[in-house]
Amino acid sequence: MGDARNKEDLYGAFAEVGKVLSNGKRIEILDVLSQGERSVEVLAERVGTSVTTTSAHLQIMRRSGLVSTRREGTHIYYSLASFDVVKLLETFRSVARMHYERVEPALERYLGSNEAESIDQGDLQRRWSRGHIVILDVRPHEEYLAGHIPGAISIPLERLSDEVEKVFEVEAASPSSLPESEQGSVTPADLEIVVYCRGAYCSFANDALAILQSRKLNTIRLSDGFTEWRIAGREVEV
Amino acid sequence: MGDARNKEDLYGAFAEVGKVLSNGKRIEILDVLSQGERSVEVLAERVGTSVTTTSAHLQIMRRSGLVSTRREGTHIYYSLASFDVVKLLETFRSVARMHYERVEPALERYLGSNEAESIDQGDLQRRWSRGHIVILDVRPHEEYLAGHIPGAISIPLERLSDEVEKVFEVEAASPSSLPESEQGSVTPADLEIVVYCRGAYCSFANDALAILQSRKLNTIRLSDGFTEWRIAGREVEV
DNA sequence: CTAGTATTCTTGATAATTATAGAATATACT
DNA sequence: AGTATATTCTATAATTATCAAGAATACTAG
Repeated sequence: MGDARNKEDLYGAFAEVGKVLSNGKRIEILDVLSQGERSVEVLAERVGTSVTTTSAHLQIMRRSGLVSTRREGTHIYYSLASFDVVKLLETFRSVARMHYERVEPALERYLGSNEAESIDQGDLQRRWSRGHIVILDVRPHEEYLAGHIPGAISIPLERLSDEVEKVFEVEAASPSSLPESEQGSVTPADLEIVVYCRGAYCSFANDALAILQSRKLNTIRLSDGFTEWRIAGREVEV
Repeated sequence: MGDARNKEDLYGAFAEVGKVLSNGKRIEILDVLSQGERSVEVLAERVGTSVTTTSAHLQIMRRSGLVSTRREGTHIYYSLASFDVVKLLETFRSVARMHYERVEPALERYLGSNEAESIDQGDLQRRWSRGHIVILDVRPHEEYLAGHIPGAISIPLERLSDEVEKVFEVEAASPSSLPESEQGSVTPADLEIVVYCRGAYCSFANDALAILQSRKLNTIRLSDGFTEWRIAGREVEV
């Protein structure tokens, strides 16, 4: 009891879990998995490593217990062991962001620095109830289907350029909570589009922002994303 | 914006913070630092690595921003950048413990498995107000001085064998909240001793438990320790 | 300025990690 | 059973981490 060998084992066990967070590709994989289960092949494609390398990373992650697997026929689907892992990742990144000075600049280079043009979750809900906004989910469609912010419509980023007009169709189809007299008079410039993606560290929303603003649309991004929305315990629509 | 190079930088930056948690010795160092600032020499001694190796670990930790330094004359004192790091460590370990099956057995081998003989923070406060217990802090004396659970007395583990009788002196000196009539009649067997140390993963309390129980004293450990006490936001006495 | 002490930097040996290609395995389907 | 497909295992090379001894640096005190 309490001797050096056992101490090493214990701390070694913790370190093995920490190892999951010590490689960028693995953190990227965690990010994708926080949106739902995925196969090795899909993960490899999303993360940009070979299938073998991705598999090796996944073995490390599975051994740590943070990731679990489910076999369905010839496919093996990887998923996060529990929602606690999403929360841990969120805590981890917020601490990293606060303390490691290299994070913020890297984030600005990756997302572009339009911090001014974002609103938080509470603002979004308030504005949504007042009407005249469209909530736009630019994640891949299957992630939208797995759950999204109530009222949001789905236009995946890669289809956004071709399908912008869908935004106005939706506004016409589902009247807001405003009195009748004020409806129907909304011009594209009046309508505010709130864009969101997976989370605060996902570039989809900012890429979408660039596209929409180049078309002179009144667009803003949610300051974080769907992951943080779930962590906050807010309502999710499926 | 949003390209592969920047993405790599961002996730790489996160990974560099994760690296701190990917080595057992570094986690051990974080544990010691969560009790207060320490010099390289002291840390090396506590953790059981050479000063040079310890210094190298500390450089990694400092670069990540989780650990900061303060120079006082010839000494450099290392400390955690903020209390958030303690909370992160706590979250991290609780997730690791839940999901990685190797943690629990390692913990039992290190601490000994007397799970039955522990009480939680709420129980401790309730029993303390009812009297007839002594709260015993077995951490090194300087950690006790930096802050401890209200009412606790300090007997560092390495002095415990020689100074057990101090426990009874204290009970005599500071009468509990019981009515006068019931005081003075406490025998060593009646008196319950609640032991605590740094945290749930610290072996001091269990080592102390073994010593006290071998003397047939009525002893129990706090299920976690001082770190968790602080995280819970409970009152601290200095 | 100099001696003394604490800490970090250099160096080098060893071990671990990352990544990939190609072989092997496991399952589904016909 | 045999083929197709998804995934893991094996082997290999390049990179990076770990650790410790000794040199170099930074600061204090006389």
